[in-house]
Amino acid sequence: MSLRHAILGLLERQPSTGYELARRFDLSLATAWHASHSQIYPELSKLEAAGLVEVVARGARQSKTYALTESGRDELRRWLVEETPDRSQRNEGALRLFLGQLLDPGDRQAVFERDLDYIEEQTEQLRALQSVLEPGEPFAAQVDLGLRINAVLAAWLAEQVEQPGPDGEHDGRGPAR
Amino acid sequence: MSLRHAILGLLERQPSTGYELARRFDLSLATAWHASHSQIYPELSKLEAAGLVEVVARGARQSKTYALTESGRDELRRWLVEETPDRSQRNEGALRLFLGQLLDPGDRQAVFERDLDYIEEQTEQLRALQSVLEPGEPFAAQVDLGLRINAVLAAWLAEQVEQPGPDGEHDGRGPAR
DNA sequence: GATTGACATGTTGATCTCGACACGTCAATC
DNA sequence: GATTGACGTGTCGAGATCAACATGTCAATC
Repeated sequence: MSLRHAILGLLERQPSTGYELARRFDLSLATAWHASHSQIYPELSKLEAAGLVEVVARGARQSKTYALTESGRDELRRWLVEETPDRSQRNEGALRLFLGQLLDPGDRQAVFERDLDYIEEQTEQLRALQSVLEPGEPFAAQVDLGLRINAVLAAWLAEQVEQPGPDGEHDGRGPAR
Repeated sequence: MSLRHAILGLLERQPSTGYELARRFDLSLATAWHASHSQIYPELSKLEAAGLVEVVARGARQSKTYALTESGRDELRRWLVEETPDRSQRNEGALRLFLGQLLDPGDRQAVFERDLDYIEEQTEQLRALQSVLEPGEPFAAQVDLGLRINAVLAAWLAEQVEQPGPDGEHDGRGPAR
């Protein structure tokens, strides 16, 4: 149940409303986890019932700002340190990088160029983020990691586009058009 | 619905039984997608009903070997080339790399060392796989990409372990023990 | 001849996740 | 004064996913 701990992690950095959490999932945490508000609000209720978070402020528009309780901080640390990570993955982008090799060179080139555009866009956003972070800032290292991985991906994709490589296992029966 | 296309992609490379698909998900496709047999069997039935796969052989123990139909190949290509990729992520490992920064230096070091061990293990498996693949083989490039990303991760983790860095936003209230 | 372990297929109930529906507020612009 | 758009919270139904349950086969070893 990583959603729970993703929320705890976001609240540990900064108390927030459910609405703000939904935005933060797609900003700072976009490359690690995603959740929509229809999942966030019920989970906040459960977390409050479990005593891991509490409402620390009520603002305009019935807004409730949540923050971690002591026991929420304990649980977050326990999960990070003691629980064995679930390494199983479900990543559509990675799946497409794998299966792209099944396409004929023309299709593959088009698909990988689209991916390359996406990576370059992401890289610019990360660079913009990096420029407003001080080097010592808590999450500067994570931004740096994102940039390094994007650089590897961009280089690999560029190679794939330039050297179309083998035609896979085709012999004319494959998904080649 | 990526599970469907992951199965189509695996079958495009090699006709298989449901049981074999379950193993292949955790071998060649482990870093991209995971599915257990309780999800694979019903999906194969749906794919057969939709005419995207067909039973091409029946063996011992009621085994059924599935292969792509012409329309299955069309669908796989259509998905790869025409459908907009879903870039949203849910990756517990990445989440932990982010949230690790909230821990105190001692905990963080322990957690990142555990991750480093895991990456090194994965790297060895990839290297073993690489050594049995010919350079021109269809998926040699993907193995190479995996190795490059692992190298970046390993370097980053080693830096984090050596230079504990900032203590996050702690001031003694965080999940630090 | 019995046991063990890999092979093989299926179902069921619980939980996770998403898109769509639904309601309401506040500030700024027209 | 009306409209618009961001803010804000919630529910519901459908589909995705997993762990557990359930059943049976075949080959090799003891």
